Amino acid sequence: MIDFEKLRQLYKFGKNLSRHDARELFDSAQSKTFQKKQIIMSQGSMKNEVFLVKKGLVRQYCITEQGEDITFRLIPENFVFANLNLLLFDQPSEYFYEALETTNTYSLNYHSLQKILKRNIKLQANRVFFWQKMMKQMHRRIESFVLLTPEQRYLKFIKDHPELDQRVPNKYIASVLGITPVSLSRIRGRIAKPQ
Amino acid sequence: MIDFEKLRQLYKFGKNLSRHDARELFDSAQSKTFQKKQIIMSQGSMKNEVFLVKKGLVRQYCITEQGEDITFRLIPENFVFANLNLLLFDQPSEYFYEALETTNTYSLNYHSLQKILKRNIKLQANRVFFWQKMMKQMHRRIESFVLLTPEQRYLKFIKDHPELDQRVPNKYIASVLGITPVSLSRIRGRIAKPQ
DNA sequence: CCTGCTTATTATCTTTTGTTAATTTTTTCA
DNA sequence: TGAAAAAATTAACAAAAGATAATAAGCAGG
Repeated sequence: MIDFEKLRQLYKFGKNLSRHDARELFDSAQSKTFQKKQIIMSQGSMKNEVFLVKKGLVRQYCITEQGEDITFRLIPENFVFANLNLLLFDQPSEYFYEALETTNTYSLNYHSLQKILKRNIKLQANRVFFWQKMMKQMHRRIESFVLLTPEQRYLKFIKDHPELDQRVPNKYIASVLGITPVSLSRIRGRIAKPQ
Repeated sequence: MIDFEKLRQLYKFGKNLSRHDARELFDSAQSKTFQKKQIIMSQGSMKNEVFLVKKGLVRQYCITEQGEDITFRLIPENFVFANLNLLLFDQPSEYFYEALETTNTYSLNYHSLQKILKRNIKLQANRVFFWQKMMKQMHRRIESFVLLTPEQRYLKFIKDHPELDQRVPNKYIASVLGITPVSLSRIRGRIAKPQ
């Protein structure tokens, strides 16, 4: 079922959480599978679930006022996503979450999660670790926009996520990098033959 | 001395913290003043202080491998800064923090802060609120890079920080927006006379 | 108030990106 | 498998950005 070892490594369960405690957490989780192209959460949704992608790939996107489809983030295996706007500020989701592949998730109701956290003090450290990890990710991403050119950002992307480059339509990657699909195509061309 | 009301508003002290509790927190704070151009923290620093800018302006920057000076963030009055890399991951600062003006701060040792937080349960909520606020800021900034053009980012900047546009050298603002000073100068020209 | 230093603007040129559209390639699914 | 749809590439042009350098403006210290 759940690959505890992998999760412990990723979320430092090994440090702070016994196998038993981890089981308590995951026993209350629901397994949900979404078909390709299925919308998991919509813009405006008040769904207070926290999802862990066990297999597959999720795309977080929004539709701008001009009607453009902008991909904000790609969420691969072992990454977590949730309607942060709801969890943090009790407001509806600003984004759509769509399965790009048949996607298997484990999800927890946030309130249930809170209750478990209160009962199990050891989990508190994991909670902090989770937010810290998320902030680090966000910080690195801002850094890439401030410090790097679009081409360097793409090189960093394929370095950080070599598997995603193949699995994700280019137009979504372009959007994540803040450029157009046409521009990404040219960058790919330049990299292929540096001449 | 400290404008409690403003701080309560900004950090939701009114919600979670009595005037008395706030006083406990701030009584343990040290007041420090830095002269213009003075470095408050250096790259590599292990200083575990949390600073609140009471008056003045701080510039967070780094020197890249190519020797470029890149401004990552500007920290005006009533904003907080700290070596997050140390607080979160126990690692030295990646950034310099420099006073752009004569800057008056209140600072707390993070460990002292932790102790106070443990003793005063009401403050815990504020702590969470602080991280949430920081994440929201980071998210909005990523969004601006993904969704907006450099010109739109600058327009958003002067809308969000009208006072900073006058106080901060343009080259630093350009850096924060991820563009060159020359490019920012042209954008300013375009905006001035839309013809 | 003047001098020197820093910053901002402007100019020139090259490179890159955006935009739109045509063409090729890939994917989908009947 | 084969037709239709979607995505990627390429092309052509306009707009914007980077780089470098020259000039102008602003500021700091004596």
